[in-house]
Amino acid sequence: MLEEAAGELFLEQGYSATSVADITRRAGVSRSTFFNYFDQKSDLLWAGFDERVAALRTELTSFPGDPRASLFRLADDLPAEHVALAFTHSDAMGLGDELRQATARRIMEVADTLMLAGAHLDPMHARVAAVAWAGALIAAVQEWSRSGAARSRLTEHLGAALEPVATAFDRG
Amino acid sequence: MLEEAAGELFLEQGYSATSVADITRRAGVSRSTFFNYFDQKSDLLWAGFDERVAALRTELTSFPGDPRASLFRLADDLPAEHVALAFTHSDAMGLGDELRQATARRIMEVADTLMLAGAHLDPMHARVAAVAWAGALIAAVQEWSRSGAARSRLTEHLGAALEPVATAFDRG
DNA sequence: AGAGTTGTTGAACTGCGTCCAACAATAGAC
DNA sequence: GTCTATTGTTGGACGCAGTTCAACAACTCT
Repeated sequence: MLEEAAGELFLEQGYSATSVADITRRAGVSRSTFFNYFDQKSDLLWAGFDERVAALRTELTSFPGDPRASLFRLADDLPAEHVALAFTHSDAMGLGDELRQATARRIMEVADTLMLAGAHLDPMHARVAAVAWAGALIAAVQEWSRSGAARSRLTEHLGAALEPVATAFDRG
Repeated sequence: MLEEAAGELFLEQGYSATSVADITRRAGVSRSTFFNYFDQKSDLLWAGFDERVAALRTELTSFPGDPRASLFRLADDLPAEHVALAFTHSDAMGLGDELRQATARRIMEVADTLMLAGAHLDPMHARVAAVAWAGALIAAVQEWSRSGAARSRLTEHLGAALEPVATAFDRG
């Protein structure tokens, strides 16, 4: 509900010109309620994605196996509709810094999550590998959005994106 | 002046408990003045670093040569005193999200800068490589801070950090 | 002395995010 | 069918980040 209202308004007015109050007003709900569901306004842009990352985190916590497989599973599950509202419409809703900021957050979030699978590595190497892979995932999502999410599979983009850093988690 | 006052206050009270007004009050200057020098409060944590990245950007813009050499030059020039106030005291001044956010910003900033040197690559590959290398730089700075910046050289940490992703900019 | 430049200042303002007490509304216990 | 616990919604107030702007030094060049 909130996501829909926000999506409309972002396209009509742009991201930063749309206040939280605007969104809740259109959604017919109070401003307080908004913060019961989202920590930050920018979380709206990545709502579906964040859910999947949370799932990845629990998966890797209980079973820190092959991070590559986990990452591809995430990519396979990711519903196209919800993802990267930000990227698909980044021109229409003039979000400059905000999008980069939100994107950066997600890279760090995914990287932190992936580090659960790098316990056998030197911490610094694990961190580098995790950031590299997280960056690859985000780049793949970006490419996926740009090329029309319906017409291609995220996992293929992910495969291509991981290629230059494929071995990052292997060595140590 | 502002940096000094901020550094003191951050250690005394913590980052988020210190308002911009606190800082300017101690520095004996008005709140308005603060925003003449820093765009955001969190920029205080990375003041010296940001200068070097700006220099890297102009360097790569006019002469987009070997990104590896440029990155090492940045690492070599980075003054220990100013860098990563955030990391050195991250325990003392309980900054959770703020630090991660500011760190994420820097990775993106460095990555965007490094992409200037990846024009010959496929854009997605260039992006992945740039994020990987930027992540390596930040991880090296973090390690450098943790191990006592005076006792080790950043370039060595950087060399180690780049190892798992060394070839990222080569292939295409 | 006059005029342009640069930096500082106060003041007012918007909007994010937090906190909290009050208020439904739902469901289960007896 | 009431009592009660839980969950979600709401309004209101608040602190603070960041923006904008007009006023005001202070210094320089002519």
